[in-house]
Amino acid sequence: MNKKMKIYEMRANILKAMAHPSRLMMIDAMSKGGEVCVCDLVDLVGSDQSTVSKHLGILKQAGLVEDRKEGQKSFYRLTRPCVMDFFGCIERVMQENLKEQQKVLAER
Amino acid sequence: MNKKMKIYEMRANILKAMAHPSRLMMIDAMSKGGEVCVCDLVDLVGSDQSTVSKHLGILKQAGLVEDRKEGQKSFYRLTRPCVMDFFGCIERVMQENLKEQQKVLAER
DNA sequence: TGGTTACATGGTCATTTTACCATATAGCCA
DNA sequence: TGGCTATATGGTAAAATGACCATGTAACCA
Repeated sequence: MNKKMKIYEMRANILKAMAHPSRLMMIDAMSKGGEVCVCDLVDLVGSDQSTVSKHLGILKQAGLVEDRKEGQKSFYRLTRPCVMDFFGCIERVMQENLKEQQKVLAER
Repeated sequence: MNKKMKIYEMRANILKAMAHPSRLMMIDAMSKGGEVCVCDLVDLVGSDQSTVSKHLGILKQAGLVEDRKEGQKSFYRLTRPCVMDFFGCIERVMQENLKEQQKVLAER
């Protein structure tokens, strides 16, 4: 495929890595806590420990997070906190969606 | 689930809608052309017309695009051009990823 | 009216994603 | 050393995604 397509694939990979509720929750936690251990993320999202670990692997593979081991624990943090900036825009899309649904309900 | 989880699910839906190379290509085209007809998008991405139409349905369902019919054509446009702002950050993640790979290659 | 163009939708199959269980690995401590 | 804690990884089954073909629908035109 052409050069452009490669870029879109790379972008898609990163977006796909973010596009899961549990992973977004973890990203949010990291953006607030700076650095979070796996154990705390397991408590936070409430899934199996292996599931959380795999989610983190996906985020790491995409380059969205880095990890650091200390004793028996692993700590994860965002590599680019700017990813959080996007959610302002996303929230506006969500608002607009709700407004649309309201309109549909109203015009019956 | 709790209230927070709902928000993450909504965010994930929007991100998932964006997380596909063809859809990112179409979003890019709309951000530049303002309004694009399905026929042009079919030429652009090179997939089957039905495939492109379904991709557009996904974007619309997420609230990322709106459509307008004129004659036999449908024109799509971004509802929130701010979605483009994210790619600066994404590109920085991509740059960082490449740098990492370089390092891995170099340190052999 | 009949044919053509533009788009949407239903169906199907292959691929990917996700979750959990079981298990491996590695540090810590008694 | 043996057992416990924290994390990662392999396996598997269910669900979601994506691509194409076939077909439906609506506008336009000869």
